[in-house]
Amino acid sequence: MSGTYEQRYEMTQPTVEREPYDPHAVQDRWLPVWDRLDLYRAGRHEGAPKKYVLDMFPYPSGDLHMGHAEAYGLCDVLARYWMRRGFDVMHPIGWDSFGLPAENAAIKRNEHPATYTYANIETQAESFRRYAISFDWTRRLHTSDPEYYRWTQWLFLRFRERGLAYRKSSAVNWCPQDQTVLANEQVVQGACERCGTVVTKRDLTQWFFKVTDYADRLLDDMEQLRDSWPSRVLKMQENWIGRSQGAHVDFAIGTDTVTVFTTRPDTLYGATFFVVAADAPLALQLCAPDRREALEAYREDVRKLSDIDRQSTDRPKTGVDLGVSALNPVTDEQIPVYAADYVLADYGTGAIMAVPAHDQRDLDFARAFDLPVRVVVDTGAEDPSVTGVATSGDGVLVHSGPYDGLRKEEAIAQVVVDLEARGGGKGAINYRLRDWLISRQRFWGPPIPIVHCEACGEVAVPDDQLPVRLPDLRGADLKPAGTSPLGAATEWLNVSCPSCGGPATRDTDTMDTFVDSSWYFLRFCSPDYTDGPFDPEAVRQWMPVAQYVGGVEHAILHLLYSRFFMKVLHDMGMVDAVEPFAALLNQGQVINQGKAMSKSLGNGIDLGAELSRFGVDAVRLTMVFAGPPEDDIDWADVSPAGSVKYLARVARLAEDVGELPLSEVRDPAVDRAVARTVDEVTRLVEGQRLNVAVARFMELTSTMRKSYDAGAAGVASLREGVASLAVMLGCFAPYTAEEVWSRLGHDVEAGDSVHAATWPTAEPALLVEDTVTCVVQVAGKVRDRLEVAPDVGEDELRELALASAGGVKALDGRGTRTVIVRAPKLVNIVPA
RNA sequence: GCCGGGAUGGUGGAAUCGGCAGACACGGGGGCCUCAAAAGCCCUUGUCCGAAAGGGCGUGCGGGUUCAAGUCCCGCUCCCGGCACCA
Repeated sequence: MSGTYEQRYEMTQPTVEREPYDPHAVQDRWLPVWDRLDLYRAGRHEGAPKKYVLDMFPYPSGDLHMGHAEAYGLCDVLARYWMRRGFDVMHPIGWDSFGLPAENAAIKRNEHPATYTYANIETQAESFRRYAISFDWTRRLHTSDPEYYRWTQWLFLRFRERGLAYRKSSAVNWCPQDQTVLANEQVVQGACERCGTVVTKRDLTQWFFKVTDYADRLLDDMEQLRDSWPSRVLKMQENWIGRSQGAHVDFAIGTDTVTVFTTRPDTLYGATFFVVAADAPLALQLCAPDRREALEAYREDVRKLSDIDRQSTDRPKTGVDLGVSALNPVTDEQIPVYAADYVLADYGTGAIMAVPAHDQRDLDFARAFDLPVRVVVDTGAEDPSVTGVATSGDGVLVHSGPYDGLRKEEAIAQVVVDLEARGGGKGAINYRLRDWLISRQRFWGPPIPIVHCEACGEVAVPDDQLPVRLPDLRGADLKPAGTSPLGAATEWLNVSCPSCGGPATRDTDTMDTFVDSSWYFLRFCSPDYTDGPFDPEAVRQWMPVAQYVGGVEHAILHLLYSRFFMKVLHDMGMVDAVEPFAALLNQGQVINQGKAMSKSLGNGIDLGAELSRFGVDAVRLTMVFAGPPEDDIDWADVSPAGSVKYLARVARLAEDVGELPLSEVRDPAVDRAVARTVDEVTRLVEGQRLNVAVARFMELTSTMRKSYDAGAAGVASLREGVASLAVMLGCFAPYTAEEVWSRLGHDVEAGDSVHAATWPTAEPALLVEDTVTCVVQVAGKVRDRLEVAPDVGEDELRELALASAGGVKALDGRGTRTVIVRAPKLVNIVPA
């Protein structure tokens, strides 16, 4: 540090009593001014390139919490950054206001879901405003508004016309707590995603969206997202869709032909028995009359098992011999047929050929039922019938007739060719993905716009009668009862058939919340459009979303469904893009003391309380500074008080610098520090390495403070430097930055806000250093440092290093074997 | 079981091109200011040896490649996440 002690002492003695930094006063000062200035409306910058920045919209359950503060704070930095860079940014907000969580919470409080939901929305909206998120409030939407769900229903009808929405009877997931069916994606480890209750199966007629038609495209289009989505999410979707390549093989059982799916057609010679899913109708159909009783009893046992028990892999294999045999189309061998619960009714064809030598589950069953084990692929491993371990690796075919001697992959290809030539099977692809079950037996969702007529069957509600509004049902019992509460609204329920005019009833189910959220990002482009769900021209301008931010919990729910919707809309000619979200950021969670916050643990942190203690900016800065955006933040490990301290330092510096008499004098050291920070922070924000960007702000602040304390020689440099800092910091800590901006003399009230300023640029000349520190290593250890010109020559640098005091000392008279020179940063001398 | 991701000081993290390990903070220690405290400011803080100068060691563990490895390769251990009888 320069400057004598006396000088510094003079400078740091306040001559007048100074107001300490009060974050709340700063908030109160600027919030109303910003409201008036209307700073964040999309479309403000005629002709500027557009960028659509979006957070996953919130559920209106209670007020905002720490998780919201993290996610929206992060996304706000990015949105504000792009605004400062001159983009026309759309950063809208709305509410995912239909759905089970809000409905359950409302019922618990004995309130109507609408009352509860809209009250929460107002609370959250006000909290967002105070939290200073740069939303364009003019585009606000709620999925529970009739103006919105009219188009959700309209889309349902278009999907149905294309055969993508259909009704079928099947065994579906049922949550006994919420008294409704659930989609496959909403069952997490056998339990309801919402309430954690163990899910059971029910045979019901339900509405589905045909996602499986899009399985291939959902997989293949991921290539476009490879570099801009977290690889973890892509992997999860890939596994969820679960494409497997194999073959369908037809086995004759009596007069029936039963097809199986297998990924290992090469092992057909090793199939020693056949298994059908015990709970599939097929089992009953195939069963010999004298085995019927045994099968019925077994099916009863299976039904009693919960999904969780059934899924445990180490459970002993059970099953029933059906007393019939199946004909292997390749070997013409008759093999016994069993029904067992380890074969799933709803995967593949619900039946398998069992190859115990090469499939562990089949081997376990064979050993339990004393069935033959025949090795047909020699992998070099020991006999599975001896070891109890099935072999699935590569090898050479044996005991396989004409296929003997082929390698596994060759055999798979050859068997498929032969099956197709001879009949009896064909190459096939199978998916783990099931169709999306969208109907719910609950009140708080968009009614399914279908009328059931005795004469005409299912009839679509005509477009001009949309929306099918929810009946009010105020005062009625909305408690989950297993069938939709809508069935009790007699006046609403009974209608005349749109087709024949005869007596008919409305469909009483409502749609899953995830249907609402599968297209809201499109509605934001033209929220008031009345001729369709969205204005295709507006969508063309804004979509796809340039940056999407949200939690990883939606990896295979919302994110998969939205991708599906986008592709369907593309096929309908309504949108150009096929992917809705060009880039995705999964922010981490805010936890406390190593654990997720929960009521039962009593470790919850109240956002409102933190904001009252530390202020908005300090909480926002703490979240961002804590670590990489995608990492969890343990609130016990971070220091909002430290953030307050930093912000106060910035505010004090601004006040000091703002009071300096105007001057043109510059301080090259400050100029270079500012330029370096601007340059680096720009790249850091682009790379979403926001925590490091904050560290650079802190360094720059210290540099400028020291320059000021040392006599504030370069007033112009300091004023400009603090201004540049304010613009950049404004993306992170909007209130403090505005305060700083104003202390520098900007008339914010007149529209000269830091949030309307342009991102600073770094003069390239200032980024070139006069000298560079060159490290001199001897045998890889640092022994000296040299200040050299950035363009120093290799030979010159080698000589300098060899002559350096540290180098000579460490070399200790030894000769050199080689000298590696990486000008201008490093020389490594290797002793002989 | 399968598929991802990770392990760096007392703590959160930085070092994203194979080139100074520990930026920036939090916490700790010491000091200045004060009647005192708070606030603020300054110094210090990986570890071991040493009074110091200086030196040794150090990025989960074991090997390897390289003049040079937190970073690349091989083999482990542990932690976190996802899927899970998916044929």
